[in-house]
Amino acid sequence: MKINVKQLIANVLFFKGLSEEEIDDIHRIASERHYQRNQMVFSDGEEGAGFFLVVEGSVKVFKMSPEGKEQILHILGPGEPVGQVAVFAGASFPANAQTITKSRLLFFPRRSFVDLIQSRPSLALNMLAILSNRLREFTVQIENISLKEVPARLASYLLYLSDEQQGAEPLQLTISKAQLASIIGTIPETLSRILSRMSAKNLIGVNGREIRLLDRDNLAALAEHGRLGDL
Amino acid sequence: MKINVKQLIANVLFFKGLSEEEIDDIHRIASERHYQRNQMVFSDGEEGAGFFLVVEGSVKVFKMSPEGKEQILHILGPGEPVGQVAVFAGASFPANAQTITKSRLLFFPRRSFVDLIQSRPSLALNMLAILSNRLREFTVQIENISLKEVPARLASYLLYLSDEQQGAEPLQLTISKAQLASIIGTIPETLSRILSRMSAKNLIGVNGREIRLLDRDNLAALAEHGRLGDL
DNA sequence: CTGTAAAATTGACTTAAGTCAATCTTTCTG
DNA sequence: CAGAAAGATTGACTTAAGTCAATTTTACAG
Repeated sequence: MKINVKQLIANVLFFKGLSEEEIDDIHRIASERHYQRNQMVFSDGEEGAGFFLVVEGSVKVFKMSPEGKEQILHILGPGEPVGQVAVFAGASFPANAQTITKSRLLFFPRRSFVDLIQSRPSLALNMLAILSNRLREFTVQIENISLKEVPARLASYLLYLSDEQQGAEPLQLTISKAQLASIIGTIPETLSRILSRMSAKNLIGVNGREIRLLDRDNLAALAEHGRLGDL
Repeated sequence: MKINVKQLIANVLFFKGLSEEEIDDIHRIASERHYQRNQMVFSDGEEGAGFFLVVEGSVKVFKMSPEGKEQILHILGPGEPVGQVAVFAGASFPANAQTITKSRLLFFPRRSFVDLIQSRPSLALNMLAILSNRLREFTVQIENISLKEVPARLASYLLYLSDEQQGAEPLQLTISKAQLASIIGTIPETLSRILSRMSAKNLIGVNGREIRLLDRDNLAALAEHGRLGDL
């Protein structure tokens, strides 16, 4: 169990290239926390005393409208940090975080973590790279939500998922369709309709949480320019 | 002129708290570049050999759809860095950058800047704070675009602008309405109509680029929950 | 100034996607 | 394995906001 955690730390891109001893240091300042499925990790605006690293399970980070509609910003799995923004700026969490499955997280207190970073420039650069990547992702997400319609966003996300699963066929959804809808910035009804339309045009084949990408070329075209009606 | 630049460097939050000598080091690795109005600074996907700091003028960072609609991600003024993401991750710029006015920028080459950061942990923490703030801003932007309608986004942005101008009355738009539309994720026609409706309800008074916020309470309510029709 | 281009506004129309409600299906729990 | 709850789908309808096109207004170069 403990060894498990240390192994994970060693393999996380964020801590990449550290010595055994340094990993021990890091392990020492962290504490482990266990969460049930659908449990809040933190809330938008709450003061953050530190940040989290996912060890096991997955966590969704999301914003919520007063009417209750949610927009998922990202879903994080093992090895990925959550809530760092509050450590480096502003102190409050910029969004909500909730587990999707039973999860184990490591908690790093702000103060000791900042000390650690100051003593190791490579850690700082790693963290800069992680934050930069997140910025890049947000950039794409804003582009998608604001400049593309739902079918294009869906096509784009399906191709992304397929990529992530090394093009495995069929593609396995690891999240519910309601959550998929929230990620691409729509609602389950609309997602459902568009999945049907894409099936009707033989772009994809849907069977529960299994999706086969039957026509990647046209999916890619749709993701970039197109409207579903044009195909 | 040169002195001007050094003064600016010294005052930028990013370099805050450095010695005279360190400022000289920084100044040494940077080169000054001059841009006309509406000139591209860099393009989405282009390889980035370094990043920029705005000295004078202003620069918009934006994404563009194949159909030509643009979504402004942010507008940067004196003292703010542009294009750092490409330095710390991925090497390519995640969006387009173009001057809005005649501008002077400082260019920092990637390599020497990374060296600098590694030798000064406080610089790294400053940069982490800046990136974290940008992430926070994007978080809000995604929330606005995805979870709120145009009137709410506009109200929210007007209040933000007013804040930025210390509540000066009337509020001065420093950008065209077409650009304002792009910032809040809509088109000029829609913006125009909504400005009219907000005037009709005495929430604001519009006169060219001057806008008076006549009813901040209801504007704030609109920005949070509401629909314009409900008022 | 004045005339031309850019910016902003207005109207008529279309449409993507949201709401509400009913039903069907899958997935657990007891 | 039954039955309830959660998840997903489908239909009818509404609506916010986009498109296209025509003016009007503003800004500025000659």
